[in-house]
Amino acid sequence: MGRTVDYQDLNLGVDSKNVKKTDWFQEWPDSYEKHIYSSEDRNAQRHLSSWAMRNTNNHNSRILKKSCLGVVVCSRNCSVEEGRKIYLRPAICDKARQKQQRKRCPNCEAPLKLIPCRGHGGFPVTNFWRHDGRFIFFQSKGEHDHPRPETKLEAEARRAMKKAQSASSSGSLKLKGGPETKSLPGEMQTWGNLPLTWSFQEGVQLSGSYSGHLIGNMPQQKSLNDCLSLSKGYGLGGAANMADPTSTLGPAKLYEKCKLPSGRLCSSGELLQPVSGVFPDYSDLQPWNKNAALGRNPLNDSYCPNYTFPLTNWPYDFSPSQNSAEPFFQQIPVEPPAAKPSCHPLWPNPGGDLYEEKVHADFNSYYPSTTGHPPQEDPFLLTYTPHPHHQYSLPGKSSKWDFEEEMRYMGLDHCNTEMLLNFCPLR
DNA sequence: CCCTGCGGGCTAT
DNA sequence: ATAGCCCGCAGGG
Repeated sequence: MGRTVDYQDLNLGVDSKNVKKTDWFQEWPDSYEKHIYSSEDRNAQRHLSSWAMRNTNNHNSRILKKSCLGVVVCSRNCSVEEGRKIYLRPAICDKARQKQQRKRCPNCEAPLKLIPCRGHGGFPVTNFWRHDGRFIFFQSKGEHDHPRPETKLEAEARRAMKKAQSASSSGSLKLKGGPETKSLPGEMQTWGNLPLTWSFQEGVQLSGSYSGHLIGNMPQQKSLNDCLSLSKGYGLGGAANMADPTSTLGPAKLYEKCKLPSGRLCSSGELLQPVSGVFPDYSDLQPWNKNAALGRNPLNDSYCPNYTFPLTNWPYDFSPSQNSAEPFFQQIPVEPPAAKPSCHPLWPNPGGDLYEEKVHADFNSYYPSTTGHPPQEDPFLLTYTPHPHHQYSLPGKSSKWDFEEEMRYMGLDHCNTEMLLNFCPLR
């Protein structure tokens, strides 16, 4: 072990023995966030992120470091319907990425362009992962200065769709779009056919996972689906064609048969959305500018307006028997997660469960999106106002999280348990 | 084919 | 010492 990387920092100043609460998995960590996840959190185990993060050698086997690859955009900055832009996920593998960059924009056939991430002092945003007993410590450094790419699932689904399309390319249904905008009859829809102006409710009904991304792929708007899984077998959107059939996890199985109101299974393809809200090229605009525009300080602000729970002021109190979330949680059918050993050879998985950790482990992978409220003053949000009637003020680090408000909002508007159960019937 | 993690090695500050 | 990056390798899906 030669070099060390911010080990103290990654310790988060918290003795793992003193960790009382764990955080919900954050799919789009941004800014300078620190989180503690349960070691049973599958997403955390896999060090997932919806940002395209590649492994970076930090010469410290105890700390996994990843750096952001940015986002692939159309060099012509073309727009699809309603002004939405193409934001592809950079391939993680170097070779694959080079290959990817030789491809053409799926919308206009123009060359693709990789916008590198320079959100950390001109360098890519870095994420650090460290396993310690029953917890997984996470820290991100820097603030992404580029749009969000597709999620991993979306990118995988798009590849699958493309592959399937090429396999049946003799089939006729062709679009005027490029090679990646083909349609499969039945399950798959083309990007162009996708709903471009989903309301949040629509998103939730169709997919708890992707709805957040669809409307959340905007600058400064934290993901709506931060609590949702990125891994196979978890995400509703990917469940239909990418679920791990061997998974023994209850929640995953629960979602495998999630159906759309139409009765057919959700497919990733129809939930795919390469682009979303208007996102003008602001590559010139640095994070600090953005934050200035938002009245935020990137160095000390770790606001998470759409998080279900406060994430940065841990350990925080969350008494399941007292807060308003309980009915919601209790109504969700839960199977205990299979006790799986750590997937990381170096970081053993401990035993034991705290109640809140169980809740976490059970729900964080398919928990419906809560809220994602772009601050109205966000100069980049030109078209999207999901809930103009419900605006959050940005909770600063010292501001108190309005948990009740959050849960009320969830209950009334989005995370209606009944709805969830309707769409995800128990077997 | 691609993702992911590991680790050697190089370079810069 | 810290940090960024390149490369190849291996395991896995």
